[in-house]
Amino acid sequence: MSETTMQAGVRVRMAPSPTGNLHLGTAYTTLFNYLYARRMGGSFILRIEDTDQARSNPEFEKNIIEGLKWLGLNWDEGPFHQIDRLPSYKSASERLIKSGKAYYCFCTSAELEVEKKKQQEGKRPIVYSGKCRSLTNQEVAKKLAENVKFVVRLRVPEGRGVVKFNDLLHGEISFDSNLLGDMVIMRGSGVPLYNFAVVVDDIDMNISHVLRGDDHISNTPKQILIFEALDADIPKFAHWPMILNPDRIGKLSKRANATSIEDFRKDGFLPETILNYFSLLGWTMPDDQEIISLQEMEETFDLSKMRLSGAAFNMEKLEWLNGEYIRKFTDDELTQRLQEYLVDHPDKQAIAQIVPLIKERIKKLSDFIPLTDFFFEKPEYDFEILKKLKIENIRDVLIEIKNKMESLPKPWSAKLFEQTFRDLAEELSLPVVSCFQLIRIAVSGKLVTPPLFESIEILGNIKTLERINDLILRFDSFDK
RNA sequence: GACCCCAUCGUCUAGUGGUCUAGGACGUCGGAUUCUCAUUCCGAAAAUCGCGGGUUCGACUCCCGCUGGGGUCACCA
Repeated sequence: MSETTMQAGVRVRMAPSPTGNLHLGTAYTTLFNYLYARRMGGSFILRIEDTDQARSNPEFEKNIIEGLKWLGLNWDEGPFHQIDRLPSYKSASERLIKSGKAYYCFCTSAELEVEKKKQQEGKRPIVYSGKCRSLTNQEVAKKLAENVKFVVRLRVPEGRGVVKFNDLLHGEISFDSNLLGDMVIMRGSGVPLYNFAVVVDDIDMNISHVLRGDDHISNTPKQILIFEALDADIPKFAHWPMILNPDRIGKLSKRANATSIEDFRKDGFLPETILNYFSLLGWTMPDDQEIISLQEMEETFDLSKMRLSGAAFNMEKLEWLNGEYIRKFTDDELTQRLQEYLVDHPDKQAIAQIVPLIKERIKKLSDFIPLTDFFFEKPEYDFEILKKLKIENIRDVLIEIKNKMESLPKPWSAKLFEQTFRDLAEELSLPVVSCFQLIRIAVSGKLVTPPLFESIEILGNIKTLERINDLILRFDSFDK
């Protein structure tokens, strides 16, 4: 191990476990590892921590990888899989056993349970007693020969005292190694435990900086002890706060909230929004700039400026930000995004001409549907809505409107339309708004739509007249 | 319970000893523009800087204690 030559610059890694879809928190951590690598001209490595065979699932891995790609967080090396690296963990653990830095433990889970309970009742820290520490070689050999179930534990050196490390964000953090206990590093099956696999990987992959959420602060001293046992250089550490639930109670969790990147994608959020929002939670641009592209982040990211207090996830701000991005798009860009997003849309070509009308009216791509469905299907009429108009003789007005429409030169233009019906409203001594709202309802079934006359221009004369007629007919049957 | 981390408007934050009667953003509430809704623009309310002690001529800024919140204590990762 002493041949750990000079490190080839900054090497960081992201190590998700495929036990669930790509989580917001995982993506958050990925962004900052990615940015640090880019900023420092280093490498960003993706490693899949799949040693928990019971919970790992290739579907989740696929989801994680696709999610990261969707966000545009590309890695330089990997994905590596821990399950492919079993021989490395095995040889590392054997080396530790041989040198006495780790030992076989034959305690049963029942025994450990009793031990733990006693400690809890005595209000003492829960630490392994070290019962199997002093087993002689013969005793060990005998038990192994008898096939007694075992695990391998790290021997925390006597008198190791305080484990200190200098966190890049928090400064010095220290833990009493006596409170750590001899942790299990390998199962009898030869599959390593998390802290051990991480350290062996980080050594083999020459990781220079371990950058992660502060839920890992308490893992850090354990990992340092393993680095030390393996005589390896210890990487630098930095821990930032996790994203909190909107009510600030607890780390962001499922239950009430969407937490997977896929949820947000399906809900119509843009990848640039999510990345931008992450950056807002993580650190602040010098001049309070809030709209930040990934490119700009890569140019300005400063790890040392990351914040130490946890921030609550705020959906309203995320939606506002998404709206900002949507409005910044050119019509062509937004059209393309919508066409990609609306996989099953019945008429993707028509989206292009509708886009200018709705760009300022949607916050999420999914908002497109309820705002524009009337272009593609006949509306349902609700007479309660019509009552709100306070027009006495709706049917007569509708017929006037119909006649006017039929007399208009084709193709219809929004401008002419507007003037025509302003005039008609005056003629009938109706408030202009009421007249427009009646047409709006006839055409869409709703009180809220994109600009009316531009919409009608797109809808076309045939469909528009059809709908006016439909509503008149509905009135006839309603009257009876 | 033990250990560790954190603490400025409802939320996200600026603020690194005097420029703070605390600035910005989201949200909220008014107003203007307007065919509805949005957008855009203008304006308002909103933090005695968690509390209590120090240090200092002077503290949101430094130190200590308390309180509160969070995290971790697995043969999960």
